[in-house]
Amino acid sequence: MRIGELSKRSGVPARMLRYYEEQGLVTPRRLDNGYRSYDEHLVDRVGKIRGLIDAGISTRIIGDILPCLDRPQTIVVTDPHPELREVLLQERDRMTQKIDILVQNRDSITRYIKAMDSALGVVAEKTAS
Amino acid sequence: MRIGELSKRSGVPARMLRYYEEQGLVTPRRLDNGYRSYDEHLVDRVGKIRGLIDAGISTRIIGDILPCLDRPQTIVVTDPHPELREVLLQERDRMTQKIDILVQNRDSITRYIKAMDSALGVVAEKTAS
DNA sequence: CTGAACCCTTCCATTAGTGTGAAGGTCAAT
DNA sequence: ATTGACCTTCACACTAATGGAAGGGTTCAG
Repeated sequence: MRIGELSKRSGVPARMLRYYEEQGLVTPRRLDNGYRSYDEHLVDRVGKIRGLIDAGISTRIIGDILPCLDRPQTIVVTDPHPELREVLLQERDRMTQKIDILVQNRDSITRYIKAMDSALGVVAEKTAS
Repeated sequence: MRIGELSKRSGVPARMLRYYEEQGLVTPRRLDNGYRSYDEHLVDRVGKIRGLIDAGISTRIIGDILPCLDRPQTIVVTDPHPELREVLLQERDRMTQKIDILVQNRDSITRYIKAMDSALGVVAEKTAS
């Protein structure tokens, strides 16, 4: 498919798709006229990229971990240099840390909302009486 | 305490502490000489801010949710306008979404690492034989 | 008193991720 | 053959987060 369709289907502006290409995250083939041609599985890929960027992962990091994200992963394991493993462990830990912080703060927000609600509940009871 | 000590204790550059102030996330008192004076509980606060920024939450959003994050929250609930509740719900959902994406991708990384390890394990067995 | 180590404010620079627009090529349909 | 929708590259600009320097006070220790 061409860039417009991918843009529509993934919800990502064409501008950004070109940017991701520039950053080495997607490398579409080119048609004879120079148009980019994406194949099907890149829809998912782009979705993943967007999610990760929204979650505060930089394109550089995403580039590092992308090989792990394409199913099935069992094919790509033929890379026995130990650098990669370290990078992945480190990035996994960073993600875990972000997750913990987000969970913790989200729960604080949830508690706060509940507190608001019960406070308003009291008010409602009083005004109803 | 003054900015240098807070910087050391929180691990956040003084430059950034001034920036957070500019964004309305912390408002230290001022000494007679104009120096910023932070009190104890801001150490935690700054830590939280850093965590959230690292997790991809913008200072604008952080400003919105900060009131929920200071323990104990029960004091601050005296704000019965319904706008805030919507904002909080929305932000909580965004955080949940980020969490889901991070968890999912972290698990992919973990699986990939395991696959690498078992592949290398096979190699090790072969070379050992 | 002087120097070191703080602190202040005010700029300017950089990077990443975006938005937007110009100037032009391709292509299908009228 | 022209129109309109799509594509190309290039470029300029914006925001958020951050780094850093310049120029100038304050405090304290020697």
